[in-house]
Amino acid sequence: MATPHARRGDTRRRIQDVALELFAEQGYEKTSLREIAEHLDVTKAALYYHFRTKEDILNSIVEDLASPVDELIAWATEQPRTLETKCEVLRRYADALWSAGPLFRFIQENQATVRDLSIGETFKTKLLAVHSLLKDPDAPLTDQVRSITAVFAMHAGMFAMQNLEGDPEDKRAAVLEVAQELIAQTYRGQTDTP
Amino acid sequence: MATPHARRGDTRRRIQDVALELFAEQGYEKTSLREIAEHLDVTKAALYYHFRTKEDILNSIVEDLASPVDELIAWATEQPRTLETKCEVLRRYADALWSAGPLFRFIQENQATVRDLSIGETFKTKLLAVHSLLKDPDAPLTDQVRSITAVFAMHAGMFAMQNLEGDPEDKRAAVLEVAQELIAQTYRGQTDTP
Amino acid sequence: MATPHARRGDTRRRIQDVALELFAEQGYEKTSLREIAEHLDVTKAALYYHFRTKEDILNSIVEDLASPVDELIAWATEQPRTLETKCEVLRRYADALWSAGPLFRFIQENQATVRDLSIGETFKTKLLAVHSLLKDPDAPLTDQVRSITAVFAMHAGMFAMQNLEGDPEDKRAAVLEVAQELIAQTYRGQTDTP
Amino acid sequence: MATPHARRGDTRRRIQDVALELFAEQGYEKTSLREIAEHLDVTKAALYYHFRTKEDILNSIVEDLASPVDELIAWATEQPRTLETKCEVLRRYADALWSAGPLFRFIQENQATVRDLSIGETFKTKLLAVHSLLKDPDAPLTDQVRSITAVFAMHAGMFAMQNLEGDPEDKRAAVLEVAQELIAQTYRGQTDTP
DNA sequence: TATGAATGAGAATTCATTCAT
DNA sequence: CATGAATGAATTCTCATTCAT
Repeated sequence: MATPHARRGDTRRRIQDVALELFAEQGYEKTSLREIAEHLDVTKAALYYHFRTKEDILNSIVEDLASPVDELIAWATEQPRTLETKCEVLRRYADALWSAGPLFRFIQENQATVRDLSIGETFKTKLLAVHSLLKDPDAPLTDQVRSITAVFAMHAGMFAMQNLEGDPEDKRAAVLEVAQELIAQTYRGQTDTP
Repeated sequence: MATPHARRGDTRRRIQDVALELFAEQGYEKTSLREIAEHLDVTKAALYYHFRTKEDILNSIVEDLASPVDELIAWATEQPRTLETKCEVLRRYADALWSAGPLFRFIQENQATVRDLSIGETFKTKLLAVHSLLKDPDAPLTDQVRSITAVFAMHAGMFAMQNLEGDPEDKRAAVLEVAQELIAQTYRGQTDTP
Repeated sequence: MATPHARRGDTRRRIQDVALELFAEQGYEKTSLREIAEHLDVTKAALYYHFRTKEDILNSIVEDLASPVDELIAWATEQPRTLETKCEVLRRYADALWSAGPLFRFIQENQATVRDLSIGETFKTKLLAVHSLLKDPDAPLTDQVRSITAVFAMHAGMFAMQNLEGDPEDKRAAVLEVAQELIAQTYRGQTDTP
Repeated sequence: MATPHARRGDTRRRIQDVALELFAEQGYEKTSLREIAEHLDVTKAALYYHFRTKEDILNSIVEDLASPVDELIAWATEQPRTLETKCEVLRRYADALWSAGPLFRFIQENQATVRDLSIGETFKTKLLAVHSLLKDPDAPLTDQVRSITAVFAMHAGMFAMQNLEGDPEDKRAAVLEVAQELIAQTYRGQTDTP
């Protein structure tokens, strides 16, 4: 198992790994297949043995990494739409985001590109789904904004907080706290204004 | 054929306008100089008469449009760092963002690209400056996150809210309100926990 | 149509051959990659499969053709610095020059260009090395000039003599004779003026 | 006369000066009209007011600087073809070469380019003319080579000797001496071997 | 499971040149 | 005596993709 050069059949995964790393680091357009191939010490043609197109590499990465979000959505759909559920949604969303960090960072930083790739639609849908788990369709506009902001706070949290000093785990907790607070705010009004 | 080339002297501006439009719409890399030229019915070489490089076109746009942010920073630096000042900073920042909407949308959606363009550094600096107008250096981590989130809420507000129905002006006001609320939260603790 | 692309593996060499031919005939700058490609009936991109840049094509040619000069230098370094050795150096240098005729003609006629190509430094070094095999560091100025002239006579001999009628082999012999004579002159003074 | 900005009508000459300087320094093709214009702080179009084409600039320089060679040829044609005359031809040729140093250096280093410029023919003709002042049409091949070498020694002397230490005037004298010696050699045989 | 060799389309950029003003 | 604005043709180079082996 721990053979010297265990790369045996794992080439597909290695391509995905290197590709994601480079996509996240340099952007999708600026990462060429030549570059990916060189990092792996194979030829470009080898990439085409495993994937049909450049976009396909990206798609396959998404397929492998984005399932936690789907599971989250599936789970939440069956829960009562309470504040507590929403807080749990955020907690789990944070997990999903952090566990596939590079992928989401990539999407965050390559929106213009992603938009007309097939994953663009995919993600827009998921994002809207997560958002509708948090929002109340006929809540006032300000509350809608609060729930969107809660989601975006978490996305932004992934890269914008890097400039902030402090333990990563603490920062992550803080981001989650602020996001949950925003959702909580949404409920305050309900009791106040009967 | 009406007027052979009656556009006198405004070509430079027209290039900037078209370029920004296309950059915002399709992304920087996917917008070729050929495309820009065709939209203006001039040759690529004409672009090079007015600008030294593709990047230069973008730089010139930033120079022309980003001054409101600089003015805001200059103004705020001379104000007392009170809650009221901060709310006013956010209000003015909203103005700056909205008045150069396409530019900021472009930056938001092309982060990976912008990062290694000369405007990358420019903007990172400005963003940090705005942030430090809002934050208290030795505030608890959660408050730091709140102030960052306030800024990002406004950025996100520019494009993410498009999916939300409602009058644009109302949405803008709502975004500002939520952002200011986040900053206000920052002050609540201070009086509560002496 | 006879053989679709029966040329197997020799494309690299064919590129070098055609390139050198055209470089020598028209100059480096005036020879475009399009032209080289067309002569070979391949696309420009094919050239880039085999070489990284235009300059690289030239470099590779030099690497393949200039070794005789290196060998000459290596050999001469281990010989006693006598008149006879020097005459042999010239003889061998003539061989090297003639065997890679087009390359040296190219360098001779494109000095301004070659100067800021990577081969510029390479050749300057080799030329100085050959020269220092012939000269005596503390010989009088006139002798230094004689030895330089001997070298240049041979270079010039390659293209300037084309206007002269006569059998090429005879001309070559004559050039070598004159060059050796110049070196011999260098020794005459030594015995005369003690 | 010594007015602050005496450039009044001397623009033409200034263009020639700058152009020659850049041509000699960087080569003809690598020197663009933009560059020349920038060095003079005028627009490219201004160059076209004074000259019809890029090549024309070069032609005009040659016309202005090459006359000494013509005079030399005219003078020599009327002298007896003796050794002394030939030595004097070389002396005067040295003068001509040195007085228009940059031009000849340019030609020397841009032969491939010059060849298909109109000055190519011009110079080839002049060079052959000078050569035929020195050679005896039915001299043995070796003597023909000697006389060509004498001429080339002087050309080479202009740039190749720069690596040699020593006073420029001394070097020039040495080059001339070697060249004259080569011509003298031509005569030795005649008297020696009757 | 790969590679070697190639392609076609397109990118950014540079250049000499033109011409109305 | 010169400029501002533009053009057309070319150049080097890069990329995703293909396919026989």
